[in-house]
Amino acid sequence: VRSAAGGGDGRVRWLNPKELAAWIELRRLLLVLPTALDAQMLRQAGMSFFEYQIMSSLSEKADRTQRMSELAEATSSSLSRLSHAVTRLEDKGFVIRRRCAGVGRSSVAILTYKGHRKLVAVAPGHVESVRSLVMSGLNQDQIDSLATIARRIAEQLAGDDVGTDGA
Amino acid sequence: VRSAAGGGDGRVRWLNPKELAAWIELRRLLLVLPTALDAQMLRQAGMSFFEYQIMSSLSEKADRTQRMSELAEATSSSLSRLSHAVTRLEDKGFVIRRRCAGVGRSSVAILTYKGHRKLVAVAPGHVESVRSLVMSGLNQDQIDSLATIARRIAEQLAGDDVGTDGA
DNA sequence: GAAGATTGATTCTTCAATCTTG
DNA sequence: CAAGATTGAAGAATCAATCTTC
Repeated sequence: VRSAAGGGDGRVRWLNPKELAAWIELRRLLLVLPTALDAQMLRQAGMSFFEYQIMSSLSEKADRTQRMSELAEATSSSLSRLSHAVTRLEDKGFVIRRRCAGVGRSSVAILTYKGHRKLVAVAPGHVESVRSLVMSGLNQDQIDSLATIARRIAEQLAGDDVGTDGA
Repeated sequence: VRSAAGGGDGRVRWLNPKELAAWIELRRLLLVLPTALDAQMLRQAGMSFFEYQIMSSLSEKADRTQRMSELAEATSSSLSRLSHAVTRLEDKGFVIRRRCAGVGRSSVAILTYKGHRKLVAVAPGHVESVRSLVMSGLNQDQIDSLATIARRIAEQLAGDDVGTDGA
């Protein structure tokens, strides 16, 4: 729907051709890329892309330990989604959970040795996937632009965030 | 994991700093943007972003009718996902389904009047969302770049597609 | 028997409710 | 009672199996 045939309000600012083109391409990317990434990870590693990100984030900490709330932030997920996912990772033996006595009401997730070995085994294939699925079609300038543009949009989102509708 | 501590294979080509930056930002965007888009649509229209796309695609056809397989292509989804979604839209009265007698083994989805009215009512708010969530932080050059880059990646994906692992 | 499509089972996500601790 | 986190139920996506038509 590009023209409001039934409404008659002329106040809508529709997207101009360039914006529309960008939106169409971005929309397709948002549908297709996560699917492809997930499929690759599932085939190569038997885990979801999201689970990989959790383990990857943990592995970058010196003690392979991170608070749940920080981990949620790092993986851009809700605490609830994260908690369910960590439960699954515990079942697989890749992560353990501990209540954090000091601070009181928080928990931490810890990457196990088994989890770390798994990650080390999987990482090279993952990097190859990113390279072939994302980077291989882009030149250096486009890679830089991608970083800038994605960051700008994400910042915008963080700014807008809640209550956009007033409801 | 950036260095293969346990593996010892020096053959992995890790991402260089620019590539890594782009990948980190893109990854975040893939997690956050669909969530935000879905949330907006749910709040403003009581439907998912995916359902909106289905109805939007139908509305662009002269007779508001499209074959299921074409619709799957247009929305970048599997036929299975689409079929489930169309069932939900039928329950809401926004779409009906008919077996396509002529061609034989295909079906079509048709946007109802009710569905069209719904779309007309929702579209302006959706455009505003796209504008505020995506476009508002970008200048004209960046919008053009976004279209190009997203298209390149999507093309790459379509090319790679299956059997990347050989398994 | 192959393409187009649907269905059911399983898995994951989301939402709301709950629990725990300072 | 508020922040951090978990849980269970409901909704949606995926996968494999099935159905239909040529």
